[in-house]
Amino acid sequence: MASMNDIARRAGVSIATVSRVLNNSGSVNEATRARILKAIKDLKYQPSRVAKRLRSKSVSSNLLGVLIPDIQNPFYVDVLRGIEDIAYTNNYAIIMCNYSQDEKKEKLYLEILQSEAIDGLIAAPANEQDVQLKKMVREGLPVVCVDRGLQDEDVDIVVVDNREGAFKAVEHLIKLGRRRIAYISGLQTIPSSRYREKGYLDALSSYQIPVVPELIKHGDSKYEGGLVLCEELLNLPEPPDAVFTGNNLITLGALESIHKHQLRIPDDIAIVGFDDMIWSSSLNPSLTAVRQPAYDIGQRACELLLQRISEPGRACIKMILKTELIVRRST
Amino acid sequence: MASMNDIARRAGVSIATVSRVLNNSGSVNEATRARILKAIKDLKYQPSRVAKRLRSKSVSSNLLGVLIPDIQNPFYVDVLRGIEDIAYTNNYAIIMCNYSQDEKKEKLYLEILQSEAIDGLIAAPANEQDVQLKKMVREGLPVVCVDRGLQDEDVDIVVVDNREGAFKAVEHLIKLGRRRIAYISGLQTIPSSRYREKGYLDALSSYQIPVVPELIKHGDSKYEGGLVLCEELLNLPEPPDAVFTGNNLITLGALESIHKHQLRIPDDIAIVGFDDMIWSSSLNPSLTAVRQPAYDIGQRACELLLQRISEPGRACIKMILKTELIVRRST
DNA sequence: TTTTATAATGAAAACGTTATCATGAAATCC
DNA sequence: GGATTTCATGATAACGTTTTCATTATAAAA
Repeated sequence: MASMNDIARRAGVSIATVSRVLNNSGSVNEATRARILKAIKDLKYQPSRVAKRLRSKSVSSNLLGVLIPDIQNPFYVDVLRGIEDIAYTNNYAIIMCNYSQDEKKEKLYLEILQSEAIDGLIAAPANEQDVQLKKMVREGLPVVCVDRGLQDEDVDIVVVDNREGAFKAVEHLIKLGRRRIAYISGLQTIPSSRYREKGYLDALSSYQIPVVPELIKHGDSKYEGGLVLCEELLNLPEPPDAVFTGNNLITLGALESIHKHQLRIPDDIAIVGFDDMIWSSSLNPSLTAVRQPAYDIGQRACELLLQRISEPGRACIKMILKTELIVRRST
Repeated sequence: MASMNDIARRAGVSIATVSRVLNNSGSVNEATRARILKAIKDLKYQPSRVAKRLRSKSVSSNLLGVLIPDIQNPFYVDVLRGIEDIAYTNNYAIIMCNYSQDEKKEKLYLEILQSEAIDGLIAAPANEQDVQLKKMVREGLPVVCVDRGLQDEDVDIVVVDNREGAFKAVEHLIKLGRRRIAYISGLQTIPSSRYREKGYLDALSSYQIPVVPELIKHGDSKYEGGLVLCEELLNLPEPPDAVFTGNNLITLGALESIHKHQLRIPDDIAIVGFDDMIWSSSLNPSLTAVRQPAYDIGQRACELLLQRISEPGRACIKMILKTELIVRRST
């Protein structure tokens, strides 16, 4: 690969001048510029992003980091797509790290991202008091949190109103006459899981429905978790007549379990899930779900990040997007 | 962030010695080593991957590129997970580029990857004669292709037997008595689409079933494509009694369309899709599908890549994995 | 004409590594 | 006891950029 040096030599100038035309900074004679431009074309010169990155923190190397908990979850895929679309149109590349809900892996990836000298980071940390991430924020790395925040740390954040979304879902079930409503939660370390639980509890109490502890299950935010926890619920002496699931993978696991038990949805048991998916209407039966604007979350987050990169001093923004209850045949 | 220089200063040695203990190369006095190690710990030193990368192509900078056509497709997500797991255990980070089936975007990403000085690349190129990718291969970048190859270029490749997979799917439909079997294809520029079509045609001819051109639809490998093309099929004066869909997004689109028409599956129309998904059994009805070992594909590909990086000269390997027909209720 | 801007360019430092060479001291060999 | 090897270390070039400073030549101002 041709370097600036090659260009300089071929055009008979110094690399300084080449740099000047490359970044059109400073003034350079038209003839020289033309000569350099030609050399660049001839040698198919491509600047080394690595060298750029090394050279100066000040100049943007156009690389963003994205740290997500679970690439298998379509929600994060959509967030990622949103991020990526904005990044792409602004000429940023992204280095994507999926820590699979493994905090050790998360730590390693944060180290790597730091050592790759990224310009900024969009992260959904494993938990709210992630010391390493906090440190990076404090050291001045532009960071935007998505889906979950960072306790006691002033940082841009894009989330949805999880409590309200859950409330609407459960309220919907109640209004349909359901009384034994179960909740299958994701990881309790994740704030959104707790907010969703809060929404669930608030809805029950709003309608004076007693909370039955054995109807609340805490799992791991994954398909298998949804499967086994729903299994437990269905094996209860007095099984629930409705279940509210904490995220889309849990929902799919729960569906699997209900089908295994040959129960009719919604006759025997109703189900409403957090997170809508493109194929939710093709599920058996089509799924009532709380839709998060995942793609938007990604876009907003990336916009905020680019803003912060160009204006590091600006005040932090906490963006709370709305959820939407989409009623289909499962309730 | 502390640099080697800071360490050297604090330990009262030169950076050369620091480098030596860091890479334990050369010999260094035990006492000095201890002093340096302490300094490293004290200053929380982290090597700059960027500087490493810049310094020498020879030493591995532990960064891989992954170029995929469509992150929305769960198949590629699984491939990605396979890649990532192997990369992670071998201490590689990955820079993930999703070109969304947009060749312009693909080109840009290839440039970026090159200029990021990655150690190797796993790619599913938009088409088999991708000149840019070919050039990169020829220039010595270790590359492994997944899901699709590169024409006239000797390169490692991991694919499944698409023709056979499609054949089995269609044969299954035929054996169930279906005769008007439609095929909704993905992008024809993608080899796998063509191989799947070949399998479809081979199966028909094996059982002396005439090919009906209007039952073969070519689309864009996306959800919307599946939706509108299936729509067209169902609006035919003589609609099909079965449909074989070319990938998972197409399948979901087709399902949506069939449901819209209020047709019963499989009574009115049977459907079998290429690509199984974790929630395929939760679809309405549970879906008969050709399963690709996506996660394995990713793992194998990454293993091949790491091999090639450490041994650039070794002969190219073409790995063809088996598909599996999973029969459920949609047929 | 002398001074002063301005335009056009180059030299060189810096970023954080790795790797080569050089140097001195201690240890081993014959 | 001189020659040679081994150990321990440092200086420095190189990777490919950006940026600061210096230098010349020319144009404008006095």
